[in-house]
Amino acid sequence: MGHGDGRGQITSPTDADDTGTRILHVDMDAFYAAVEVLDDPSLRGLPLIIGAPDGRSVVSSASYEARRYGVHAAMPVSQALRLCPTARIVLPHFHRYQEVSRQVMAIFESFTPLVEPLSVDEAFLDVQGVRRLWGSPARIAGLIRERVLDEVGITCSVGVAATKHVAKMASTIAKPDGMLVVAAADTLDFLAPRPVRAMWGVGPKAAEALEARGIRTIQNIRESSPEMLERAVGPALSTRLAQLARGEDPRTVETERIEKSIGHEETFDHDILDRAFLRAELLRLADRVAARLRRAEWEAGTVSIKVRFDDFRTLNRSQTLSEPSAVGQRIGEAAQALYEQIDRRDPVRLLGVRAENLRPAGGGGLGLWDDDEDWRKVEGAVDEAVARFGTATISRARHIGRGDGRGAAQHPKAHGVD
DNA sequence: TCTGGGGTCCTTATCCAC
DNA sequence: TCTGGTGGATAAGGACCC
Repeated sequence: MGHGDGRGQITSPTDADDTGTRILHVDMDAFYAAVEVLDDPSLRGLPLIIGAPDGRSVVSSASYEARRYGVHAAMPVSQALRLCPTARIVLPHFHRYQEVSRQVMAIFESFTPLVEPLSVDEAFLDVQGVRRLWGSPARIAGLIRERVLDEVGITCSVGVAATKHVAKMASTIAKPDGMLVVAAADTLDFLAPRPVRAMWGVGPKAAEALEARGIRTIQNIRESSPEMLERAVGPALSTRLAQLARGEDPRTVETERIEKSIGHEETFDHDILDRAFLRAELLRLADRVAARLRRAEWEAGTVSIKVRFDDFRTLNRSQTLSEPSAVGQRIGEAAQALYEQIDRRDPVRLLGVRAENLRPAGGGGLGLWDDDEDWRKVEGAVDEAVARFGTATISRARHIGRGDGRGAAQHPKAHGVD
């Protein structure tokens, strides 16, 4: 509907003109709230806020009933409650959302193998190659909406278009429980009157910079000189926006995505000055990051920390490791060393640790530690000991016994574990 | 009125090698 | 030996997305 409150509804007929389209963007409606209603039908029809009731949390999702009061995602819960005092606060159940997400994605994949999940609740589908099997893109969109409702019990909205960008914009307009088909020939007319803020990639800052120059609609972007656009939003974004405004979007549906970083961060209930506590927190966050790295069989080439102070000033510091690592202690030490470099006089509101520059585990370029089960067991024991006692000691000498004559070596990951 | 947590990508600055 | 340009790597900050 485009109003965000669920009152309007757009549903193109499944025999709408979909000439030249191939991309579907499917987006679950108020997904977290919908899953909560699914699991507790007594919540249906109530204004729901998915989030924690404590002082500093924000709304993860809100039911359409709550959105009518102006509540939206990312709004502080305290503010949401002022807008809608009768709202029910429901703690999020992320594992459950993942589970339902898998169900929904499986339905998508039963139509086409070309599915690109964007997040837990939305995906792009390329249906070009399966039209003979299922019919036109608009018909497939209708079938998907039916099956998601029948088999999962929640509603979704679908945009059907020639490109990702237009499909995404169309699904947003169709929300909730709608679908909008934009035939290829209608693309420019569809885009022209829409505000720049509706474009994917234009947030508050870029919108402000464009509007300050009188560029308010996508049509205005099309009419602007490249120089003017570049002055407003920089070379990369201006090039992209000019292209999208012309209806051009060469991005294809990508089924594989490689993680570029893994991180954890935490906002404290109250601001913290205690350095010993903060150092311990860094270690704890590093352990969680390291555990996820190992599970994914990655190693971090770079460790970065994020520190947000009580006044919301935020610093990032990063450091490339001498050897890539997925050991909590090593990442934790790097994080602590970075923390030591910054001015620590102000109270800290948030602390984060992130692993970047990821590479496959197993000794990087050396290739010495591939599928080394024994070493993984050692690492596991070390991590467990660190978790339990705060430290661990292990013997470092070991033999690389792969019959390649490279002899004994120390595992670089062992360094610093004591 | 007070701003989460998980990410990606872009811009700018700096250093270093050639 | 000095100087300048260029390009890659690294680091920091910020906008944006869900």
